[in-house]
Formats: sequence, structure tokens, C-alpha cells
Amino acid sequence: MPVTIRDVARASGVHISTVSRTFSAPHLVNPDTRVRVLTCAEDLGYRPNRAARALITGRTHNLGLIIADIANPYFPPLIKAAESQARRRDYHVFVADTNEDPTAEEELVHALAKQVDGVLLCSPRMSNSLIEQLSREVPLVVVNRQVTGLPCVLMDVGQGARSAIEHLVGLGHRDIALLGGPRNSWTNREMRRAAGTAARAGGAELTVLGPNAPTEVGGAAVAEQVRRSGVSAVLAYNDLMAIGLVERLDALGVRVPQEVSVVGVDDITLSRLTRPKLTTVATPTGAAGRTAVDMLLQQDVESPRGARGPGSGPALGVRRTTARVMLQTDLVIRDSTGPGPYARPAPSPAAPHGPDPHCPAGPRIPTG
Amino acid sequence: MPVTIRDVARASGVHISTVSRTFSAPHLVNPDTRVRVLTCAEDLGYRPNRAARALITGRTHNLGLIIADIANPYFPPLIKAAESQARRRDYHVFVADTNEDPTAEEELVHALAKQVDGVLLCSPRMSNSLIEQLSREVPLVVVNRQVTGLPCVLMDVGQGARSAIEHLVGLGHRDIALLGGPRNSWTNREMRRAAGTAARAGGAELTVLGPNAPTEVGGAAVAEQVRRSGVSAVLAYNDLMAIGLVERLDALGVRVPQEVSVVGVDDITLSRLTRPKLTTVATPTGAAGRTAVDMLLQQDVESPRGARGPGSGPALGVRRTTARVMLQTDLVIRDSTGPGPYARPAPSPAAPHGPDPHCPAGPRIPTG
DNA sequence: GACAATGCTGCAACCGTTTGCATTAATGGC
DNA sequence: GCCATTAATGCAAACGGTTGCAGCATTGTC
Repeated sequence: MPVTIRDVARASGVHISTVSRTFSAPHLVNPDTRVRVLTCAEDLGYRPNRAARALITGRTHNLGLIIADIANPYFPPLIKAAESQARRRDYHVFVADTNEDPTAEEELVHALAKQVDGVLLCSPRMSNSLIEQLSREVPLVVVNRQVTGLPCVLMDVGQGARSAIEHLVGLGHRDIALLGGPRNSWTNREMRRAAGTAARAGGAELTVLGPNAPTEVGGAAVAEQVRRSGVSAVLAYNDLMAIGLVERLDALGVRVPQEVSVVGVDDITLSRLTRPKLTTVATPTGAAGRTAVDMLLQQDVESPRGARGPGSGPALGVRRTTARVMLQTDLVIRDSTGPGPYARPAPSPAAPHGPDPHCPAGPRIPTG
Repeated sequence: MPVTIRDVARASGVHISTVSRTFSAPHLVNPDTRVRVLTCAEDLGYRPNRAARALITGRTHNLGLIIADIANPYFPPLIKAAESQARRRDYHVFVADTNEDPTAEEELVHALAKQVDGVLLCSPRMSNSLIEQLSREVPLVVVNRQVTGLPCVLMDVGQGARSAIEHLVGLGHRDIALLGGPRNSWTNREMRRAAGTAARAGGAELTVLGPNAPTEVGGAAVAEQVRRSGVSAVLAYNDLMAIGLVERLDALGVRVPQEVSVVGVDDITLSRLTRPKLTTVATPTGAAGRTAVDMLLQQDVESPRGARGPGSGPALGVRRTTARVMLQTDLVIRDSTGPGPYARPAPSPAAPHGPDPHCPAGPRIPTG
């Protein structure tokens, strides 16, 4: 029933190779023939079978995008940016959700491997060694994880965490909790490391609570623990957890930011809509999506899988781009952070540490 | 570089057809041979090329899922449900986002057509006739839209809107606004129709404002208009708009629900986390995803595209399932609705209209 | 008028699988 | 000991395209 290249060839009285060329190399076919073929194709509603084409060209013009959790509002901007960037280069993006499950991740890479020209692995939860192994099956670009030998797009959450801690210390907080995220998250490790050093430098005590699920529920679940721990400020793994925490603290009668200050990470749309509006570390998710697609396509164009040309043997894998891009994060100060127990009565004009939350330049402060 | 069936055949000293059978019809090959082939395959890291297989079997074991906007938290539960249901049937789901753009929808169906066994079209924005036309290219199941001749999964937003209006009328509201959604949305039309009749029946005046973008921004944008219109209650196209509206009303100094009551639709997670918590019509998105996948697979198993068997000619398209499933919605009463200007001083024990918001059975009321 | 250059088209091999059919060897029945 | 089964494997044709190469006119040049 579906119309193939042969149907078009028959209808227009030419060989299938001429039809093929009409679409993939129009300059090689006589203008008259071309229009004849095109009209027939149009009439019959012919559309080249991309899978069949990929079989011989080795390029599907599809990209895979594997993410931990679609329900996390952190990802949609990344997805949309990746999609529009891909479309601009005449590629389509297939998104798949793994439910934060490493096994699902692996299975999905396998399933996608032959149907796409490359895969974007966002916030993967599997081990680095497995990722490296999978990268031999299909070109990979990793987002939010550093894997040696593979192109990576990272957000500087280290600087972000540091800025957040400095901000809190500057407000007079000395006892700060870090709400950890998923166990296998690179971001989580980075934040923990950076927050630790920043706290030590600022003379504050950092308590790590976690790991936790990176969701509202995960944040809400530690509210009781936060209250008992006696800290006056919290840096959460992401906005979702921060929001869940604030909500639950409120239910427990703990006021934010009067009694406890809370900082999130990501600056999802939602963080502007809750009350109090969330102070957070903005991560450039859109830029990450675009950059990742670019890196994938660049690496990919250099070495198409099905290449039969001369240099295809030894050159493969040699010119592999292994760039590592680090994107800058910004601290966005809103209403969920306020003076802590050690706050100086009046703000000094030149604060010795960290960005001054009352600085006239506006609330958006680059952390890089 | 990628290892093919030929490599495995060579390594294990058998013909490629034997290798093929080892995977797709193991009972046809000698146990000894089988283990030999399997070990070789394992050693070489062989994985069948699904695209090549699909070329001849006509089944890709992939499903496409096209949705209007990934960023809308309404969809993730649907996506996840569809994915897990598909996985249970050994299918993979590729998700694609159209940014509410009808042209992108069409293009995506074309791109997916040959790479999947069927497509789920969620809340499409294109015309019914175009959908019907596309359905000749690939099996389609439509969600949130009624298209004659095609299998559809619908949520009973009509009943939902009616319940919401009855709830508001019961609270003493007589001037109600309906915040319309996107122009080409079936849901939008249904809500408008049902809300209209319900309002008339309850002796209330219904003002329709819209169409609007179905987002927080869209909701916020009409806040001023809502205030000027003098209505005491609003039914929004979805929770996102309701939340945007509430937020903006608050900024304008209009208190919810004291001065204006607001009802949303969808019951997204977020609606429980804003203040006030949102009264809303819960839609069974997970069930919709599961059902849609089931319908697609059922229709699909009956008539694989590449079928070369006897009845493949005339039977095709005859047994097409055109079921229409209508899923029930629930009114969930929370804190964003309260007594209106015409409220009776004390709630009568037996309210003559609509569900009593204080009924002891709990806040979840089936509208079907 | 012979010859080379050029433009267009057809031929056929190939991509990685599946599958109906033929072939072969082993088994069982008589 | 012969023939009919049966089990296991190989052969080759598909699936829907792409592409290097060859063929054939046509044109231009001398």
C-alpha cells in the first residue's frame, strides 16, 4: 500500500535511480525529467523511506535524547532548545525518558543506536565505564556529567553552589544544610564538593542530608530533618526539592525566609510562581541543549558510520571530538533567602565576602 | 566498524540465515549451534539492526508520541504511562514536541511514519481533515480530539466543566468567566459548550475570554481583564493558566478566593503546591496514555504494514478499530474557590444543585 | 568528419535483515 | 535395505533506497 520509489519510477517512465537522484542530487537530472518525476511523486504522495535510506547512507538524520525524568521541569527547555537546533540542521530528535533508571538508560541507548546518528545523554545515572562502552556503539554527547574521552556539556554548578553559600554566609548564616540529590549524579558530587570548600572558607558548618529523590516529594521528606538539625539555611540540589521543602516547612510552621533561608538550583519557571519566590542558581539549560546538539553533529559529520570512502578505516575514532564545554551559572536572588542569626545589624557598604544581595545592579549575578 | 550478522556468521561458521534464526526463531536451530552462535554474538557485541529488520518485517517495534508542549506538566504523566505500557509490550516510544505548531505536527508525522508502527497524536492543533489524511500514512490514535473514523481517547472535560460551574454556582457565584485555551483545541470547544449550558441552567452569566496561550503567561495576561470584567469566579482552560492568573491577581491586590474564585483543569502536581492550593478538574492522563497505546497496538497487530500474507490486500483498512474511549474526570475541591456574592448565609444540608463542597466523603467527586 | 567533452540516464551492486524453499543428513518404519 | 519423515541448514530473493560506473546522445572543436 505505501508508495515506494518504484511506483514513482513506473509512473514517470524513468529508472528508480533517476527518481532517487531527483531527490538527493537534483542537479544531476534534466530539468524536464525532474519536474515530471516531482509531479508524479506529488500525485502519488511519495515520501522517501528514511530508514531504508539510512541503511545505505549510514545517516538517519535522527538524534536521540535520553533524559532522566521528563516530569522534571528542568528538562523541557533543554529538550526544546535541542529540538529547534536540530531542526535547523535538518535533524529530528527522539526523546526518551528513563525514570532515573540506569538499566533503562542502557537499554534505550541500544534501542536507539542504529536508528539515530547520535545520542544526547542528559544527567545519566549509569557508570562512567558503561557510558564509555556504549559510546563505541553510537556517538554520544553527555550533558551534566564528566566522562573522560567523551564530549561533555557541563553547567558550572560548582561555582553556583559556591555563590549560593557565599550569599548565605554574607546574610549571616553559619549553619547550613545541603540537600543532596540522586546518588549517581555528577552534579550532586560537584555541588557537595564546592559547597563544602565555600562553607569552610566562610567559617560556616555544612551538614549534608541525602541522597534524596530530586523531586518535590524528596524535598518535603527531609523538612522534618531540616527543622530538627537546627540549621538556618538550606541549599537544595534543585528547585523542585527546594519548593517541596518550603511547602512542607510552611506546613510545619517554619517560616521561610524568616526562620530558614532556602536556595534552589536550576531557576525553573515554577520558582518564580511559588511564594516566597525562590532564590536559586540559574543554569543555562537552553544553551546546553543547543551546544550538545552542535557537538554531536560536528563529531558526527566528520565520521559518518557507514562511510565507505578512502579514509574510513584508520581515521575513524581518531578525530573524535572530546571537547568539554563548561557553561556559566547565575545566582538569582529572590525572596526565599533573608538575614541569618549572625547578620550584622546594618549592611556594611563594602561586604568582605560574596555578592551583596542589595547591590543596585539587579539580582542576577554571574558566578563564573 | 559496527558488527553485523555476517560477522557473527563468519565467526561461528554458519550461514547468516542460521544466525538470524537463532534470534528470531530459536526452536528451528540445533541447540549446539545455537549456543555457539550466541557466544560468538556475545563476544563480538552483536546487536541486530532494528531498522534493517523493520525494512523487511514491516514492524519497527517503535511508537511515536507527538505532543503539543513538553513543558506543560500535564503531559509527563501521559508520556510516562504510555512508555511503561509500551515497554510492557516490548515497544519503545519516541516523543516529539511540536511547540503547539500545526505545521510541525504534520512534518513530524511524516518523519516518523516509516520509523514507527504507529503514532499517538496528543492534543493536536491541526485540522481534522489533515489528521484523517495523515492516518493513511501511518496508524494513528488521537488523544484529546474527536476525529470520526479514527480511534480516539477523550477525557470528559464536558462533565468536568459542568461540575466546576455547578460547584461555583452552588457557592453563590452568578458572574463567571471562562478562560479559553488554544483556538484549535477540541478540549477548549467542549469546555466552552458544557460550561455554557451549565451556567445557563444554574442561572449564571458566562463570559468567555480568549483564546489564550495555555500557559502561566497566558493566564497572567488576562488577569487585568478578569478584574475589570467584574466576575466573581473563573474557570480556566487548564491549571497552568489558573496558576498564572492567581499569581497575577495577587500582584494586582485581588485576593483568591476571597474576591475571586478560580478553578483549573488537569490537576497537575503543581496545583497542590501553590498557595492557595488550586481547585481543579482532575483528568486521568495516565490512563489516557495507557489506553492510547493499547488501542494503537491492537489496531496495529491486526494489520502490520508490510504484510505479504494472503488477506493483506482487501482486508486492510476494513477491520480498522475506530473505538472512541471517554475517560471520566473528577472535581477536586481545594482552596482557590470560596463563597460568592450570592452565597446563602448558612449552607443548607441538602444543596439543590451540584456537589456539596463540604461533603464528608472527601473532596474528590466523580463528574461522570 | 573524427574526436573529445559533456549531460543525462540506466544498470547493478550494496546496506543488514528475514523467510520461503531446496538440500542434506539423520531417523524410523516396514 | 528402501523409502518416507523429520530436523537442521544453506540459498537466494526480497525490503526501499543510494551510488559508482558505463552507455549513449548531443554538442563543440579543429
